[in-house]
Amino acid sequence: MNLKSLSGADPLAHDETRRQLLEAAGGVFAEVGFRNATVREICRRAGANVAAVNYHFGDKETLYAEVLRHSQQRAFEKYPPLMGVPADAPPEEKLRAFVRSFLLRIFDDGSITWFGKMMSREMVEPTGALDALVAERLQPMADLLRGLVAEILDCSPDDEKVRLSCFSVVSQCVFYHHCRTMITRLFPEQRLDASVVEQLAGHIARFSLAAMKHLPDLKTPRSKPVLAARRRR
Amino acid sequence: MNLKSLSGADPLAHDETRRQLLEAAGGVFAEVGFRNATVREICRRAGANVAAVNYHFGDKETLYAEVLRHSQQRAFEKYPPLMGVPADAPPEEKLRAFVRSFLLRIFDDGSITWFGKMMSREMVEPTGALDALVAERLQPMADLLRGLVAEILDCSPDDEKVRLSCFSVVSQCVFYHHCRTMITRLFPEQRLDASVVEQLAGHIARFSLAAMKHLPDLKTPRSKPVLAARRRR
Amino acid sequence: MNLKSLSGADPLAHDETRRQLLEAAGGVFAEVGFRNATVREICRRAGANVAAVNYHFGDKETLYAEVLRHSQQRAFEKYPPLMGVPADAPPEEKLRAFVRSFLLRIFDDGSITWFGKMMSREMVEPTGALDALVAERLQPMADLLRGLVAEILDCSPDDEKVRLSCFSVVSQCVFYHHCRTMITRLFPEQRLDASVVEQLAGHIARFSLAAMKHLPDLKTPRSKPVLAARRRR
Amino acid sequence: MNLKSLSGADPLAHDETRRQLLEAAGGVFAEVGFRNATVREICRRAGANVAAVNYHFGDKETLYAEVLRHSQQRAFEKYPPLMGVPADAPPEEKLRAFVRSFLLRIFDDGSITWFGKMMSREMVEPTGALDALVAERLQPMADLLRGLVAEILDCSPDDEKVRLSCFSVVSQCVFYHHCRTMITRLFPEQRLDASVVEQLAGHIARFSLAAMKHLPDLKTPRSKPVLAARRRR
DNA sequence: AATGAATGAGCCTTCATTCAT
DNA sequence: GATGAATGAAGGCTCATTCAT
Repeated sequence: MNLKSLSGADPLAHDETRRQLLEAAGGVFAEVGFRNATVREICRRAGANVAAVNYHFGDKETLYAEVLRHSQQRAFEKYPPLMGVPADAPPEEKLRAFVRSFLLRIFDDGSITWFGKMMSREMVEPTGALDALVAERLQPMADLLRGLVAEILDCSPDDEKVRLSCFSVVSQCVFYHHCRTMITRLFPEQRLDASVVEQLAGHIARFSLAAMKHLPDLKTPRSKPVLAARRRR
Repeated sequence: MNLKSLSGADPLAHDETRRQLLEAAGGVFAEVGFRNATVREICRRAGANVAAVNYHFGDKETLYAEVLRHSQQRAFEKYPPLMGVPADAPPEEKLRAFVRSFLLRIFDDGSITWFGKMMSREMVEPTGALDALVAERLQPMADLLRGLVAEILDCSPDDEKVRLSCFSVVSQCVFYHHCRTMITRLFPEQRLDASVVEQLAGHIARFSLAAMKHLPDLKTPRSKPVLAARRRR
Repeated sequence: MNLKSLSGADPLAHDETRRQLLEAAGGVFAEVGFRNATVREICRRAGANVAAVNYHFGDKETLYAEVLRHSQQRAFEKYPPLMGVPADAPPEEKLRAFVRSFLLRIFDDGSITWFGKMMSREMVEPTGALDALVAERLQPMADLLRGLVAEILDCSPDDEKVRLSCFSVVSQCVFYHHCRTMITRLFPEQRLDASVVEQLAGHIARFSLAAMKHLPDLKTPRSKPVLAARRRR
Repeated sequence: MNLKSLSGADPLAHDETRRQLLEAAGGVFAEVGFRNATVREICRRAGANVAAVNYHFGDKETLYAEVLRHSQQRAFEKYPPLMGVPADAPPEEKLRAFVRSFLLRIFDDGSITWFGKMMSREMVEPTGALDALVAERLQPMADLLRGLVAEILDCSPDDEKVRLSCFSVVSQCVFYHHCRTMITRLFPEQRLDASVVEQLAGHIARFSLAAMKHLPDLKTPRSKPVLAARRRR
């Protein structure tokens, strides 16, 4: 560590600049998205030269992927999907933890929100960076949820009911960053910051559990005319 | 074909070009978003001149607003929020219709999907065009839903429970276009086209109604005290 | 032609700008080569905007190919390989014409010299544009020369002697643009402009014809010891 | 490997790095030319730091000049213009040696080819480095050739016939690196490596000697009147 | 003596917009 | 009324060079 003076420039400065670029890029990408973000603005915020991005990351796209990876890692380190709930806890409690951690990741103050915002954009306009993320982080999370829901509904994880209920649970969570804009316009009385996480998480968990506990048992869940006809039999 | 242009003005050709620009722009904006869309590509698809957009609409942004307004109008004409359910039908049936019309707007084959796709993008990156849309179309829809949910839950439309339940219902609907990308990656077995509307609408309505019918009655709906209480057991 | 006023901008202006860009680009590419040439400089010389190259040709590379094609065409239209020598003329006379036209192409005052200079650069650092040129123009020329030389040497066009003699003839021609720089440094008394074409062409034709008429007949054309042995005979 | 750098200066390491830079730069300059070569690539190949070029040579251009000087020296040490032919040998034999050494310098496997390739580029796009080279090495070579040719033609070295014949001889040699690209395209059957030196040298010497021995004696060697006159014969 | 992080000028390209016709 | 040639600002990226260490 003290040898650095022997070998020319300061490697710490290198990492520091790199970190500041990641930081600045996180903000810019979250605010305006990949395409709208300019390398110039990122470098300006990082207090670095226009060429810094290319020097440290090769190109804008690689920087983006790095930011996404970085913020995802921090988000899941700080708020793991089950939030420390013991392994033998009942599935209902695990589901509550799942929902809560999801919202905490969305509403966290600070650089972790980048993750949520960048993910929102990835949904609408996926970049190559999404695939790696899906494989290593999102797929396991989806499988976890599927297992919990199957247990609560007491049926196979491959049951259609399970899949659709997973969608119902997750949709209520992601709603708060996908539709933030719309919520504040249509329901100005709804606050949207870290202070409401428990309120929202509580509602989503209660709503979903109540639904799953009392979901009517359908034999043939498809299309109405058919339902009517078949029901008569 | 356009020899008429030789003999002075032709108001029909004028309107026709304008219509084709709207049509072409709808496709392009839905596919790649506002920023990524190029005026050149839109004009090319419309079979019009590069300058046509500026001539007919002033600038790219105005064209965008016009497309949004236009496609919204068509979407709600074809699929009104209550889908012709009689005014004296029970709120549960109205809710089913509401959800179904929502999904039909999303999954409609043809130019109406533009509306859904453009709305997805508006959520993430609102343009000025959103505000007019909210005032004239979305606010009434939100109020309608709020009323239905209040009736089902049997409490005041201003109750927090109502608001959060509205979010729960809507979130399950919008999920299918916001998260389309993610769904197809994580649940490849889930089809996502017009053929699944009844399946999804059925599930969302059942799920939401079951939830609302059995939502536990909380005095203190927020926060940890509740969790703490459970823990004591 | 008079209808143009009906359809907006002036198409003649389009072609004129295009022509000026070709003209300007010819000069710049010939002077400094493809890589060193800047689009800015080309546009500046053409009195056009920086974006003009991209507008008219798509990109720098296409412009380059176009310039090469254009100047090649002009060069061979003005100075065809046989220069109008009658088809039944003796091969010696045709060879003279061939050499003369080659040098005229090199030393022509004006935009045709671009061709020569650009070709010199292509030899050292070929771009993709070269292949098309070879196929459509240079290969026929090579075949023509091969035929002439075979006739003069009175043997098969596939004979090695023919091929090497072709090289000898052509090399003496191309020398004057490949090595112009060196010639003016080492032999400052040698003028190098259009006025010396006849002098040089005369020499090259005489030199080459004398050589071919008296080329010793070799059985085994390799390696010195053999030469030494032959000398003794 | 370089722990010595920890204990102060090491003049050997200094020279070694310098040598490796020259070596690496030779390869790069020969392959892609001065402009296309990047300092980074040269340093990478030399296993040295990005700043090494500037540190050891001041700038890229000086490095280039140094490489040219260096490779020229090696080329002429290994293949001197007369290749050890005795001073009293007949001029014809000296000419053969001259041609052969020229081709050997071009086709040598290894770092000597750099010289040829760099020279090709210098012809087309001379840098400042050329002048020094001309003065100290190329001028003497030109004078040597001029003397040989004058002797063979039996006239004054200042005679135009001598000068033009020098061009004829040299042009046939340089052809094989200037036009390598074109030769392989138009005459794919022609091999171009060290193994063909004797074949080519033999042809060039025979061709040129035959030509010079039988060059017609012209009184007025320029311009068409002569051609007309000849035609009358 | 030697390093490597950082720079800034400059390149090609894209695109919404303008304006004479 | 409508065109399309032309614009200029801006974007991503490259590269020789510098300078503190």
